[in-house]
Amino acid sequence: MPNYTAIERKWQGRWEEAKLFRVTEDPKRTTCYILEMYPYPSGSGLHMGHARNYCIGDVYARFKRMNGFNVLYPMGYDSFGLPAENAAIKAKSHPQRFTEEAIRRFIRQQKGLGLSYDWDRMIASHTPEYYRWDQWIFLKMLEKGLAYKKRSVVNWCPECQTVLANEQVHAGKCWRHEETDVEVKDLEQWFFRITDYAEELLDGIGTLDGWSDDVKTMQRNWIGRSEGAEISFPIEGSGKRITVFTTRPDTFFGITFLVYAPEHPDVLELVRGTKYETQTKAFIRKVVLEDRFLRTAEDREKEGMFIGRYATNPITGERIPLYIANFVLHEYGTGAIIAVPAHDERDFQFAKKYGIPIKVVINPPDFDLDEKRMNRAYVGDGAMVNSGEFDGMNNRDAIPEFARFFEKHGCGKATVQYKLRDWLISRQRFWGCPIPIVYCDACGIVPVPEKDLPVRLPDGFAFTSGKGNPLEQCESFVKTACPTCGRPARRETDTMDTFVDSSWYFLRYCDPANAEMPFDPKKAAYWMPIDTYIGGKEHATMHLIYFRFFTKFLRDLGLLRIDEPTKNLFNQGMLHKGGVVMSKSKGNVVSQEEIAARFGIDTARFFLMFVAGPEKDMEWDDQAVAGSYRFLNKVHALGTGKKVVTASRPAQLSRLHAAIRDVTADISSFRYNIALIRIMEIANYLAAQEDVSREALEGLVLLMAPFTPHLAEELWEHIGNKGFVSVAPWPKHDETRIDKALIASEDYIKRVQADVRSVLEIIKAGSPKRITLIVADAWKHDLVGKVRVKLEETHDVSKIIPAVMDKAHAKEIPKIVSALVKNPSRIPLVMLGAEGELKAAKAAIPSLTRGFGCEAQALTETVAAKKGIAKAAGAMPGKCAIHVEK
RNA sequence: GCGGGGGUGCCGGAGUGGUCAAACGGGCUAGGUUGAGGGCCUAGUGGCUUAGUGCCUGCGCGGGUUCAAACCCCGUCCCCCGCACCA
Repeated sequence: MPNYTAIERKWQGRWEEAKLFRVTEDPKRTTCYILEMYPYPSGSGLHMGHARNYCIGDVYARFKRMNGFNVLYPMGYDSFGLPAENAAIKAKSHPQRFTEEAIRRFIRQQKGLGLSYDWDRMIASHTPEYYRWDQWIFLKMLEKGLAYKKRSVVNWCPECQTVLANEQVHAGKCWRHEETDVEVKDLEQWFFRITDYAEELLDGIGTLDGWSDDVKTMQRNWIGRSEGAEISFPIEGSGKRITVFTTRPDTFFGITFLVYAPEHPDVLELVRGTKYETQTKAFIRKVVLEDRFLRTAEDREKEGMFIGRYATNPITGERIPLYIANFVLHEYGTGAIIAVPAHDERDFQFAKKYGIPIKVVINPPDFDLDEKRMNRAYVGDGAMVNSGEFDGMNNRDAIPEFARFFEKHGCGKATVQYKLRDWLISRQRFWGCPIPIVYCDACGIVPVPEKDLPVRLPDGFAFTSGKGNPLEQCESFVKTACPTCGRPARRETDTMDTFVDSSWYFLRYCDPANAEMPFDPKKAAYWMPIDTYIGGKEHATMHLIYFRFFTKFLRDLGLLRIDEPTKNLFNQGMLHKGGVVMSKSKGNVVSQEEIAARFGIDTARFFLMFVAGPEKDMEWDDQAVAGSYRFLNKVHALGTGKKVVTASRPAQLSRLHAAIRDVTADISSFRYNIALIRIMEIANYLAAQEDVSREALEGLVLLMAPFTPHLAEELWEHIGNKGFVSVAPWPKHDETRIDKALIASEDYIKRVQADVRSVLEIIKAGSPKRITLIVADAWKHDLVGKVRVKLEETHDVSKIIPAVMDKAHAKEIPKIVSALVKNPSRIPLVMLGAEGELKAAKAAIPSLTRGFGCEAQALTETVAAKKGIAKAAGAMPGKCAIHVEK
């Protein structure tokens, strides 16, 4: 077996030495920016699941590079984050140590995979050279009013010991800790005003043609735009008003109560000093603090209470009782709702439970509702009733009318609401980008001046305890001077969410060493947008929203000219083993080292790209890998052992060009598995030939180069080519060189050979003494008859077997077979085809008859070309007779 | 409940109106090669049938459109992923 380890080392070394994959801006060339989501460098290193993800991008990058594009294909590390910090706490060390060790290991492994990154552009977000620009962007956000600090109820993960953004809370659990319930704290925290971009983020989704529908749908739902109306009601005995948001202003006359979210600040004020105060406080505590996420489950029992106050309907003057309830959310809309039990299921359940009246204002088309007999809300459409001037209207038509109606009466207007909330970026952790803020007793909140950036994390600092944010314990960091007045002041000890780092890293790759700016706008204009972004779907409502937001912000800052970071998002599938996702925590990882040692890394690459389409989940199969290994061995033997001829081999080249055509299309559309099947077909075909034309062999090597680059380089060199196949031009297929008839005729020969086998099997059963076979490859069916006549003139033939696969002739076979069995003495088969093919078929005869205890003899004669048969067949005439004696 | 994806041979997976359902790989069976082999080569691998290139069946289930359906339409069951009282 070839020494794949040596081959890999040799070529990885040469690529590195030649800086083969380094790119620079070249205005004359078309760019192609291919990017995989940069990884968190975990201490456990890479396994086959990672390998698959990177290979998907690498194949594409190599393909595009060979196609002449100026390919930007970089790698970097999302190197701030909790695991390194936790490891440091445990070891009383510094997270930088763990992080940089992990990065070194990642790089070594990624190089070992043969990934064609431009390593000169590598970045790591924990370096001051990188995170100073996080801080710079933060200051710009602050300047534009998009970064702000506010006190609010926030999500707290007790495991991470820090707050989380809404996007990082999944079904009440921390995104990193499936088991950990997120708690609630009331804290003062930094936010980014992503909601300012809600409308644009939503509209922009329509332009993301190359994103999958489900990711787009998830983003739409996450942003959650709804149109409706805001209505406000004066509260009796108080100067205050209660303002609500509703998407169903048409149900206005059906309102029988109003509900506040329990944590709404007005609630306490309204009950202060009343007999409801104690009970209200207890209810709030229960709902808000104990029940924060449970309460939002759909099947949660609706609970609430009357708070002793009434509002007045500004139109009808009716008294409307005010409630608080667990199903009303403070964060959405105005934190208060109108309740129309007749036409909303939640309101209905609540009204039934607490004995609140129900008032119908919309009737279904076919009957009238009776409030006393309703057992659920009617949420459908219909004609308005009990609604004053709106009576008789269709409720849908009435919705826009109501907005005008409220405006006329000065109690409301049409508005739009979003579910998207501002992005909480503060984290109470050490290993993140420091927020560049100083607190001064005299000057208040003071931004660190740009010239003082970066605010560096302390280096020599050793963790002493696992309690709280370690940064708070570091006096040398905390104590500083106020940038404005120079008096002693304290630094902000919160660091930024690591999703801030990853929101713009793709821009830094365009200009990774820039010390003046986060990136040169000219360079970004050259490379951006990302042509193909590869990563998991799990970031649909996290990173994939944030990086769009940053792109738009940096555009508004004048640094970018694009509206979206990428129009093409490719979501790769997961690698499974034993039916579950391959991961260290599941204990089912297959290590890169193990596979590389057993089969070589090209085998791993090949297998990972071959088994399933890259977008699909696939199962790792230890046994099946061996199949890929066998194939690569075969190709290696083909490339190094087979006789190579310069002569044209039309059949080989026909197949090669067909393969080039298909493989090119398949790679372009990420159908790698199909591309590899085509490659296997052509390779297997060539391997079965006596010799192989140089052109065909080179073509095969070129087609394989993106998938198995080391093997391809080795063979490329062996054939006698200079330079690297990795940067050789991708082969262009030439349709005129694909001789379909020739390919078809070869395929027919194979089938004829199979037929001969079948016939011989039967002969064996019938024990003939002596037979003669003439093979008829009648791929021009109409020739069979002519040939038969022709042959009967000159030969002693008793039967022609038209050994073709088409149905019409196949029907004759049983008859012929019976004739053969009954009278096996002289059964002729005739074969027509190109001369070379006939030779091949003839050469195959001994092997075909082997094992039958027969002596085989092949006789060849030429059928009269002068009769025009050959011309009609588009092939050289010939016949092949087999004389078999037992 | 809503949204998205999917149900094809022993397995991983192709094929999305017809000329060929199961490409390609794995597994299994038989034969060959070999001193030997977890190597290589060849053939077979839905059912029926003495045999066949024949017949039947067949792409979750039930209907439908069509000369023609794994593929299009309707209904239904199951699996996976996301979102889930957002007024």
